Amino acid sequence: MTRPRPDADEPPAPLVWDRPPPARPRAPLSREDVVAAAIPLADAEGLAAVTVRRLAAELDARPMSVYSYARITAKEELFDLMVDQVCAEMLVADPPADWRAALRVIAVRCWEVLLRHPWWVELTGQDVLPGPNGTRHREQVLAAVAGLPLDPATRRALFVAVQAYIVGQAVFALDDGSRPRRSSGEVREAVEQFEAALIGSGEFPNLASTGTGRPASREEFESYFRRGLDWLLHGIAAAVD
Amino acid sequence: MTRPRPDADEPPAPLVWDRPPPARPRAPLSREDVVAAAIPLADAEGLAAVTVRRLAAELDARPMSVYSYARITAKEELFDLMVDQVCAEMLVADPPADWRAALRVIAVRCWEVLLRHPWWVELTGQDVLPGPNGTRHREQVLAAVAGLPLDPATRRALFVAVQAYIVGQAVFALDDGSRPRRSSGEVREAVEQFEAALIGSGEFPNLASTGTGRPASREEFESYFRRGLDWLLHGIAAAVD
DNA sequence: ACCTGAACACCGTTCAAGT
DNA sequence: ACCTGAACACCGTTCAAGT
Repeated sequence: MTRPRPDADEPPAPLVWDRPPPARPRAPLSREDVVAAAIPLADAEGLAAVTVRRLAAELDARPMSVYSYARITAKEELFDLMVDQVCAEMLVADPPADWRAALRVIAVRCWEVLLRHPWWVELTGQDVLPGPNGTRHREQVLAAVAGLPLDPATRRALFVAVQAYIVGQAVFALDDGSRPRRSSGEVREAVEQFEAALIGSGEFPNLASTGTGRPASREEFESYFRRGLDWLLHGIAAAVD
Repeated sequence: MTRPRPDADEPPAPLVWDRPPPARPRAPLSREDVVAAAIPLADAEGLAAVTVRRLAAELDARPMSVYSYARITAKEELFDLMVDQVCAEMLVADPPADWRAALRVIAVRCWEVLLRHPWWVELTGQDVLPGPNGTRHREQVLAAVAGLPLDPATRRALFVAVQAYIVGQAVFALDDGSRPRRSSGEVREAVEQFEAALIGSGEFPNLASTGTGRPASREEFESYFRRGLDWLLHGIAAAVD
């Protein structure tokens, strides 16, 4: 990704033939270029790796150029752009007409998208401003239940409940041992020993018999997600009819 | 909170009477002292305000003393301690015997606690290691449904669904305009105009008729929280019986 | 052994100077 | 007008030196 750049500290070669011709001034990068570099960086190395300087290196540019190319006035605006770009991935092409089926398809899509971009949840909990794709996603959720005869408050409650459930499940699913700290073998082992000692103390009979609730696998967690979603949709259906 | 400290750069006063007597070396602060200073700081000014240097100033100590007093090896361990301390607030004294009533009481308590400590959700989405109070809270949730005849997988699915719902609702409830960016009048106004323009475009008929789903008040959001919780519990009850 | 001052390698952003 | 180099005011943490 990063192209080599002649070191400015090196003295120029004595022969002109050994010196690279002056680079044609590159067309300035677009906002999309910047966001497209930031998202895989965050996916692969976490949000903390997305620094202005690192992103600039990734784009073979200078730190302050990130600001001018993306036309952001602060780093948090880059995060706004990243979050909204991911919201575009949540849009479902042809949601089914049945409201429960539609909500199920949208929710599972969100689930998949959020697992691809773990940092999204981190940012949503913070101070992100809504953008056009996030708005389209919200419209799609509301469109799924547009046919139900609900008073406005109930419709909003339904909307918030489903969205909250999805985001909450993503929070839990992401805590699966792949995060930086838990992926250190030493830490993982210490956590397991600590929990084993707590459970062995007898103070936690229910955790002892049920387990700590941390998923054994992504499949296991996806099945929890789907089952809980069905419970929620069932409860909504019972209230609506 | 911060006691005045003589400026080390000032030359000592010429008369001994004008010089403060040497401070008796203070008893070292405890880990609890550090955490008890960090939590209200995070509550009041956000997680970003919790820097090692700021916390040291708050405790009238030197930056590196924070590490030795709290016996942490990295700042993230301070966050582990803060998260676990808040988990203690989630414990309910005498949960009712009925599983739905118990889950309702615990969930509402969590809701209240999370709104008091907005940064908790931020951290949980990240890389926090579980501590003793978090374990006690999980045990309490499992104890509430201990009487239900469930296979282990269903029990875990129930547990995760309820916990996820609570955390997800907290994420939404926190996005209520009190966060730093939205509380700037200029930004708030710009966001409202931006959304009004989107809705006015006609591309979002359902958002136009239902609203953006952002809460008008905390009461409104609490009612959404309770209604969604009842839907979820109703769906669980239907599956269990 | 426990505690900490100074230094280090970062960070986001300001601002003046380039083009 | 747009872009950017250098500087500034931070940050978490290392490490050697204190007690």
